[in-house]
Amino acid sequence: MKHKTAKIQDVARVAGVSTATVSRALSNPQKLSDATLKAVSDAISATGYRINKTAQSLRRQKANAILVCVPNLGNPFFSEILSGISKGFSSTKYSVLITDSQHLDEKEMRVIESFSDGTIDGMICLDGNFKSNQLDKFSAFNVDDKIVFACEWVDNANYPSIRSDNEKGAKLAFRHLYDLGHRKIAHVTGPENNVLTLIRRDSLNHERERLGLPFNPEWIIRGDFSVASGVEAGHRILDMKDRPTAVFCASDEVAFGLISALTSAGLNVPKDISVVGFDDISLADNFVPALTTIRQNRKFIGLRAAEKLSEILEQNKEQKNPYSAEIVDVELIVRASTSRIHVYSSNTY
Amino acid sequence: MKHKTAKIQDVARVAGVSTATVSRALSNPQKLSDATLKAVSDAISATGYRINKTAQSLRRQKANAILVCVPNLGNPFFSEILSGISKGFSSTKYSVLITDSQHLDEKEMRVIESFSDGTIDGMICLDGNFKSNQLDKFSAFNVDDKIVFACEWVDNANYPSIRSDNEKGAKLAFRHLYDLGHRKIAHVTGPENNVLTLIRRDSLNHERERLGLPFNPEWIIRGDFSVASGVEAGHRILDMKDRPTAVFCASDEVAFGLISALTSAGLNVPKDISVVGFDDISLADNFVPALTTIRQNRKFIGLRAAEKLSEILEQNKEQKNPYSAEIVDVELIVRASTSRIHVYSSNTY
DNA sequence: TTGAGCCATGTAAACGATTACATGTAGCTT
DNA sequence: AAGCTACATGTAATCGTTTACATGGCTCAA
Repeated sequence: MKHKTAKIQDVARVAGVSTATVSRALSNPQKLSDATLKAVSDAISATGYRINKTAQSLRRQKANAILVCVPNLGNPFFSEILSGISKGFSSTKYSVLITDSQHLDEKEMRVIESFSDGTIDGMICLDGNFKSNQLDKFSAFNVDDKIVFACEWVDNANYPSIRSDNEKGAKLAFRHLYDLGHRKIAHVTGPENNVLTLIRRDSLNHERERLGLPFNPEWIIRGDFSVASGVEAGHRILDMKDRPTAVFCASDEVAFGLISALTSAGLNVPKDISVVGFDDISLADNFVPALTTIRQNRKFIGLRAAEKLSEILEQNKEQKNPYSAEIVDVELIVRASTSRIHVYSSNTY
Repeated sequence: MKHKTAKIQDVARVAGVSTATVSRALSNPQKLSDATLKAVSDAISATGYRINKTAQSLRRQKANAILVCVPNLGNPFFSEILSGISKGFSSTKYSVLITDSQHLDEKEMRVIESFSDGTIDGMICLDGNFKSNQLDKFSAFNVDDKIVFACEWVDNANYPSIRSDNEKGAKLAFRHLYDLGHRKIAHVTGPENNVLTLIRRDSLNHERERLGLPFNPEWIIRGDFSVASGVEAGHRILDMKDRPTAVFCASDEVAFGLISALTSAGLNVPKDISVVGFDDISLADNFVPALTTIRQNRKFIGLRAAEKLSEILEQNKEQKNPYSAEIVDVELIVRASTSRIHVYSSNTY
């Protein structure tokens, strides 16, 4: 019952043509006569032929595969981006590989390795944490023009990227709290070396200055996007003499942790403290209280990153693709974790 | 500055040996003299040689890649399994491909395609939703012995699988509620055609019968593991004349949705209704109230699935690997969403 | 009628590794 | 010294495609 799988030779023999013709039937059907086309097509059915992509890749010098570099696969934040990427490539001939760049030393060399051993043609990088000497290696090995960043990116490096309008996001969050009467607004940041941390914090600070609000350095709390860091931040806030009346968190998970810590300590969100998140992950809507947050369209970002990389890979190698950052709009989703400041705790300016 | 990348020929020339020797230096160093080994190694450094995996794959007839079939990449439940799988393969020479099997028609043929075009050597399937005629195709194309199921599986099909002790999980959840004095215990299931749904529901029903507790068909509520279905279940429960005092949910997300709906309606969890989840996803610990749940070690399951598949792929093709289901232990994590039944609502038997 | 042009198809050389088999050398036995 | 073994290395076929170039037939214009 088990035959060796048919090769192009077998199809050629059965169809009574040469292997070149079979190959052309598959990739350039318009070059062949209808009769031959039919003969080949019949022979393919008869033999159960499937093309061997490895041989094809070798001959064509193209892997037809791309790599997605995820900082931490275990973090659900990335799964929706991944889903978008996967969808973006589903109608193409590209396979999607994944790698977890967390705790991976010399991750840039791993990536370069994959490029130079012919495993991948391009990469979508969800990890913005690359140093300039690592990026230099990308250029040195000539893979820098086959990389697209998504969500995160690297400052001062000319890579195409698709990302949310983080500046606007932070501003929306801040303005929302301001409009509710809050003046003492804290911020739980992401990890220190992260571009998202920077841009959101800077945007927030800028807005605060513009509106002439009071500033207490204590109110900028270092986090790392995780639930645990939200809990930690909650404890810090509970200990403060000069407590903020609202907190803008760099991620929904941080907000969850924060709310959890505040609630356990007997405070009520939003009555005592308003909380805004960032991301709008699926649970935000059903957390208790439902979380006011900034929605990032992660699936769309993934999809666009896939399309962008496809474009780059299909285009003529000669024409360097210009650096471009595509900014995806964000949206303020008002739910139950924010409310107008209460009179007893208000000290407006 | 840009040289063509060196091939084995170039290394051979520089080292003054044949290509066969270079190849052996890479894969069977013990067969060569120290002097030659050194010469080759120097030549490799000098030329900047990197092996071409595509050529290697073609010649060896082995892709060195595996596919992970995920029912829904957007669902954070899977990201931690994926992380485990990725970790399990990180020290091997296998690449990890992913595909989203949701809304994919003829998914079994897509998979078979990847096997027969030489893209992959094996598959880890997180999707238990395969019909027997689809599995028959796996056998017909001789790929059935290169597939491992993880978390989910297919009943009556002899595939190796790594999965949680779902039976025990359901029993633990039920016994926990029983021990707290609950007698009217509802269950929000997963989707109807799912093995996890079946085994957890059956285990629960079995336990209920064994303890001679009352049964109301209304208390078995169809869900689909999603937050939304939890919300929906919450509304159903609120409408019931004969309300349960505790609910066991088939997933943490369902539990979140359920709690959200109950809380919005003015009920208190656990005071009015106790809720148990399943999975122990990272947020369970910081939900409000913190969720009592059954912990599945998803990362470990992913890791073991990777190891299992590796074993199978390395072993001699002749020795059919025996069907085996590896059951991973689960654990009851008691938190704040369950409590002893209150006297005013108790009607013990 | 001839030759230019075009089209459909065939021939055979790549793509870059691996490996069965051949070869040569050295050491050892008798 | 012949013969045997063992080992290190080279030769060349092979994995399954693609594609530049060659070929042969047909059409059409002059």
